[in-house]
Amino acid sequence: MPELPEVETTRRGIEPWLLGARVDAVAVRERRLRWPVTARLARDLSGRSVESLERRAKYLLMTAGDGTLIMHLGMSGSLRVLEAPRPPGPHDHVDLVLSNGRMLRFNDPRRFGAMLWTRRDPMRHPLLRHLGPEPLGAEFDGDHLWRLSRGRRAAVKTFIMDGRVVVGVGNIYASEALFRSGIDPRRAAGRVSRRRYGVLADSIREVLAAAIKRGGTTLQDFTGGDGQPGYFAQELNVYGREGDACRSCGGPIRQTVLGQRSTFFCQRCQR
DNA sequence: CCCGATTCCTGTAGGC
DNA sequence: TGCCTACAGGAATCGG
Repeated sequence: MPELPEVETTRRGIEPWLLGARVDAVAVRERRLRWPVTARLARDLSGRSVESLERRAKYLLMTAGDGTLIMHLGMSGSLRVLEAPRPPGPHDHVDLVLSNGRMLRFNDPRRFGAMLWTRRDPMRHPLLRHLGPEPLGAEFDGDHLWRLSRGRRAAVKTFIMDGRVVVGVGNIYASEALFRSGIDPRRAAGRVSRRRYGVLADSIREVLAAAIKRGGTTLQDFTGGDGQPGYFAQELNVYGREGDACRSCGGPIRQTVLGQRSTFFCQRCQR
């Protein structure tokens, strides 16, 4: 599924084909995404040229003319640039026909994704305005986590997955970062020390940066082949490894549920 | 404000 | 082998 690294990989992969291109036509075959695709989307976009493609959290922001298309891949969405128009397959919900002969195609089997047009400053959009800092940006560090967590009784894993705290930490990377930093995911966020939040912030950055490198693999078959295989599975230390031996101490990896999400950890290495 | 539960959806893993 | 159910997950939103 698209985590922050894959969204960033998508952005880098499609940006060169979009910048400067004019949107000549829009085909919407399925409007029922996370929020309905408006009937006016084609009119809003057509005739406008793409000026930028940026990422904020897991949102992609395509600015064209007087507005911005806010896109989210949800859990199963993908964006591809096709070299030439091709008949749509299952779950190919939206196409943007570009003036350079290419086509941007949005595919999303589970339809948790989104495509919203806004003429306002996208950063002020209700979906974006309360988002926390980018984990790879300068404002994110251990002190930020520590300050926000004082008095909070929710589990530290739930806390770092809250987009108002820090964006882009999905279920997989939350478990992985907590393992790397030796923190029990069930521990109350307010009971993690300032020092340990420093380690955790570093771990979050490291695990996401490593995953962006792996995203480069996906980049290669971007315009051509199929989607993302499980190429990061082999680097995972705890996620999906319940009952397997901890790579550090040999003890069993345990699974529990926090915030309705499966959570993996090593009882011996994480306190 | 804070926090846990619910909701959207469909491909697929697992059980029988 | 095949069917059926449970589960997976991002994140908004609801309810307490």
